[in-house]
Amino acid sequence: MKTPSKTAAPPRRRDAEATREAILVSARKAFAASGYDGAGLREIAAGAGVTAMMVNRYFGSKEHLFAEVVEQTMTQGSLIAGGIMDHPRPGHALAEALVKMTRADVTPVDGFLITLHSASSAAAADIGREKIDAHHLKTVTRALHGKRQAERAALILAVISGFQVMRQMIALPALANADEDVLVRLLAGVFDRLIDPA
Amino acid sequence: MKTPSKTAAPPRRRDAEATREAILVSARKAFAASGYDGAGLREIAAGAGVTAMMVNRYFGSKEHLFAEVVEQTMTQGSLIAGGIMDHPRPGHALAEALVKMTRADVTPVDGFLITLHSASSAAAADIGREKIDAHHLKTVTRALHGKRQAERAALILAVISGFQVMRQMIALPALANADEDVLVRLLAGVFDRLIDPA
DNA sequence: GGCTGAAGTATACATGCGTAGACATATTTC
DNA sequence: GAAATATGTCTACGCATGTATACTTCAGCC
Repeated sequence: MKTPSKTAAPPRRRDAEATREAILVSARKAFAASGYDGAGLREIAAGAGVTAMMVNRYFGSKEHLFAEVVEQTMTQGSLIAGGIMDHPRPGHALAEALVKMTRADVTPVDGFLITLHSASSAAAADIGREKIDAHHLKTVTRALHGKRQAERAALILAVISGFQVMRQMIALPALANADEDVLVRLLAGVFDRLIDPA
Repeated sequence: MKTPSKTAAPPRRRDAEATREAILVSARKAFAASGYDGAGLREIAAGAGVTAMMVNRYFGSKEHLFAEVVEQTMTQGSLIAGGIMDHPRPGHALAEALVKMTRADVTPVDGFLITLHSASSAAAADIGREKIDAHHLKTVTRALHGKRQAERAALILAVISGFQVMRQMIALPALANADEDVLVRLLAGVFDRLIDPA
């Protein structure tokens, strides 16, 4: 018999698609936790149970991998991606979802936050800007009425990002430990003001 | 005669205080531009006209240098540091100053943005949280009246940081190229809502 | 049932980082 | 003027990074 013990970690049969997916998952976690520069290829590869070279074999380069991770996390599983702007009270719904997703014990894997966490790198900032512009900004703008839609949508995204940064990245106690209902109420007021500037 | 030409760059007489200040200035620029991890000690030192070792000689380590830079930029020359919250229309004043200081051609040296740009590093995030908590949050909270002052102050900081991130770091076109008056009006509305939640 | 191409590994290289210790030079003080 | 000290430089170490080349091993097909 080969490798009699240690059956706890079956090395996974060779499967290109599964490996590719495993790398993407590991990369998403690593980028969210450490940012573009902070996450190393070896660390990402280890999380997927492969060697660092596999990452470049599948994705060409770290930069391409990052672009694909951001693309994927912005089109699925993101705060904005769902039809949250179609809610009857979009401001309140947005505030509630935002507060929930930024809890301290929640692993932050939002595409938005990954971009913010990586924005110190010029290459990562470029990718993030492009993806935000292509996905989130369009989604939010479409749900607005009246004048200055582009600016209002961008400000909504700015408020979301600022809240995420302060509550999760910086972990400012006043936000991280605050009563969630209070935060939802205050945030909803801000969002309402930008959604319906009456 | 020694080094007859090349008098263009006088090596500056040995002066501990001036050198220390030059390092701080260079470090502030470098951290603002590249974040904590992205800025190298050799780059910072070169900007101050000295060797990398001088940095550690004066500040002990990169981490200590960063802490001192953040401390300095938060207590002087920052958006919040001035008495802007004592303005008769603090929301509008805040919005106007924020929009002006985040212009594309302005070198971002705000203490806030330095922290945001460096927040992917755990050590830098710790330092930033402590400084924000000690300086900015207190300043803003003191200017508020009514209930939930801590949460409202934190949200004001969150909006400021989100705007800075989106307009300067990510350089989202919808914000970077927007008409400034429009931005000021919209932002002032948001700030007013948090300053005076009537 | 052996072979062929895909899937994965091993090793290495060039570079940059923060930091350390030994050394050189200018400034100040007696 | 000379000794003492503060100021600054040089060289180097250990480590980590992203990536390239050469090699090995498994999976599926005839």
